[in-house]
Amino acid sequence: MANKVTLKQIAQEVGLSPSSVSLVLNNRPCRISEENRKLIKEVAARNHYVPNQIARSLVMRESRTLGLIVPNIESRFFASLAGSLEKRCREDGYALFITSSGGSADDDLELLRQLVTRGVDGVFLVVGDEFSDDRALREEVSHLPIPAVMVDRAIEGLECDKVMFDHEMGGYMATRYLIEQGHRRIACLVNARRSNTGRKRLAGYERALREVGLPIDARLEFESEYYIPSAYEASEAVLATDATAVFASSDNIALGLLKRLHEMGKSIPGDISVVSYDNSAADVLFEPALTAIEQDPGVLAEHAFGCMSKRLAGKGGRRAEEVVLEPVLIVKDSVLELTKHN
Amino acid sequence: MANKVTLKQIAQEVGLSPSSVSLVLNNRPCRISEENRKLIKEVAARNHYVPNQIARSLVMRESRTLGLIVPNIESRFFASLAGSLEKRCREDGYALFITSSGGSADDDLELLRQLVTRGVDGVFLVVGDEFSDDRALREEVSHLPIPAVMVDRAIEGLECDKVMFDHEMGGYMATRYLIEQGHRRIACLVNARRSNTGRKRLAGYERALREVGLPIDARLEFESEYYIPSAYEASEAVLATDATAVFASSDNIALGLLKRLHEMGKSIPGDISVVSYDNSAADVLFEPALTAIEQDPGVLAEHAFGCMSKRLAGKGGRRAEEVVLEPVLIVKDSVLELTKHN
DNA sequence: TCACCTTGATAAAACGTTTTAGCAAATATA
DNA sequence: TATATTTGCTAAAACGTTTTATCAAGGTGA
Repeated sequence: MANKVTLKQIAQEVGLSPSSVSLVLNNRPCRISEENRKLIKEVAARNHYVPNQIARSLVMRESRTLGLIVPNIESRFFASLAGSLEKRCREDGYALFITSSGGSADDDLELLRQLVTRGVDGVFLVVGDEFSDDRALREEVSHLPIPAVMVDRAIEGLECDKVMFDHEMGGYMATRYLIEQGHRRIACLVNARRSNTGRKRLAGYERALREVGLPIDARLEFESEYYIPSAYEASEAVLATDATAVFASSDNIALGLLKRLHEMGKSIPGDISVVSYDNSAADVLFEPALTAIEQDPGVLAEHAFGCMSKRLAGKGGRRAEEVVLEPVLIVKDSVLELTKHN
Repeated sequence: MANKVTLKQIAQEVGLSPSSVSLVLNNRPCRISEENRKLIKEVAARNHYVPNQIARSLVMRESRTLGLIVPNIESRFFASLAGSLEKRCREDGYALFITSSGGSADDDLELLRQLVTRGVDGVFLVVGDEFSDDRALREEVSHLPIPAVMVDRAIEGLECDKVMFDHEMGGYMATRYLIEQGHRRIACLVNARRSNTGRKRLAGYERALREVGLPIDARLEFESEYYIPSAYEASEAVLATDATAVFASSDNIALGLLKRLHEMGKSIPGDISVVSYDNSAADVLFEPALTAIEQDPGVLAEHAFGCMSKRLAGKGGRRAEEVVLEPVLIVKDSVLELTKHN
């Protein structure tokens, strides 16, 4: 392990002061002779000098580092979001600290503190979905010494930039599409108990039904966590209904459902139609390919970075910005068109 | 946005010196009266004082932060590795800087420099798989001022701690299993051109064939990148052979293959058997469930952290440690047992 | 009273940078 | 020649901590 070489050492070797070396290496406008400039650069290169960002951050009061907290990096959607966001950050010379919390507000808080204390210039937060006690987190976010952008979901009632897809609209679009295909008995399988996004998707589902005068039947609304096994468990009850279609509020939920369907020897869309959400597993082979509401994580990342960028530049008004993106319906093969029936 | 509160400010408010405050807040053995201790803690709490890690790192010369470079955080396997590793690091009070390079040696190098410069105490590297020009990277790694642990794969010939699964053994196990199930014409679809791991898996495949006296037939060895579309492209040629089974050297490759098979109306394992690799998509519904060589990312993470931990503690010998883990064959439904045939 | 300890606390240096004000020498201007 | 300007460079403060050596005051024992 080589030793780290410092400005001072370079200065020593060149026979000039640290100030001069710093000035030259940072291309600051200053009056150092051409020959000394060259010398400094050469010596720095020869010694593999790399400035110590820690020291630099301390004095510059910025680290050109941003932080991201996601509930679970192992989820495809968040991984993809993290990937896109990191790429985008790097384009602007920012490094991105990706962290994964496990989803509890306590962990979120802990991570947030870690990030702040490590001097990130701003944080992207994908938090506030689970209904754990988030008072401390809320408190912390509202007193943050750095800009924060909430992505994909939000802690309700917090004045903070937000970038997210319209989950209610997504639920509406999915259900509306099923209705248009002739379905009348439409079940849904959503994470409404523990997830704000799930609640909103459910609300969209109900709006679509109401809009065309279909009854909202509690017996058709089923609850599932965002994991495949949870949906798998919940699916049996779904299949016991007379529904001809199901709105599954996430890909994982759809996958759990599919698994169960498959085991029961039911076919999609022959026996039952399915609209899924996220479409983050789009390139994976599903049998059949899933019609789904798509939310492109890249778009989310782009807008989130945009907000952050403005804040960092000191632009961006006093009031929080709120970006709402429209999801897209991707039609594939999991929905059967019903010819007038029921 | 609240202002950051410093040690000095706390000291001011308490009416003591910064040294005293620091000493107390860090529970250093020192002689400060009980009442002042209490006072300091109270004031610090009231003001939400959080020590500035940047400043702290500068003087302590450690940041309790580690770095991770993966080729692609959007891949399930790496996401899972990153998740496990982060959890493990946090248990020991380390934060983990997760970065995703895109896979080129240049990007790896850039990220590595960023991490070092930002003062991480050590780095986990998942690099060296693609055959881009890695001389600069190699150079950098060998002169690193901090410990590095190469995970899952390695830059060949570099004296550095390594933790990885035995890829050759994996290839061998997969092929051996197919042979035991009665297959004789076994194709493989591997990323040997651009990936060391792919090469090793291929070597294992060949060893298994040799061992039982089966011919190594170049016409049965196919090349694919680690992406679904690449495998999808390559699959047509595979299916044009007389192979009764295919060893796919990653889940993504298997998925591309499946997609093609499906489109061609071929069934698995009826028409052709498949053994996949990673099993990282284990919980997803595949039709049928894939028999695969599994490498648990959690195990990888655990050992990698172990190595790092030793280095950080100054233990760990002069020589690099090399941990080789055995993958496991998970039998599911994608292989047909052939009764004496051919 | 003197010497010595103990207690409570602090001053100051250090970490590796950036940045600003200013100095000395060389050169230009009058 | 005297003055002003330019050129080349640096000293020193600052960032927010940690840590060590030291200090003053009060107490103890002889």
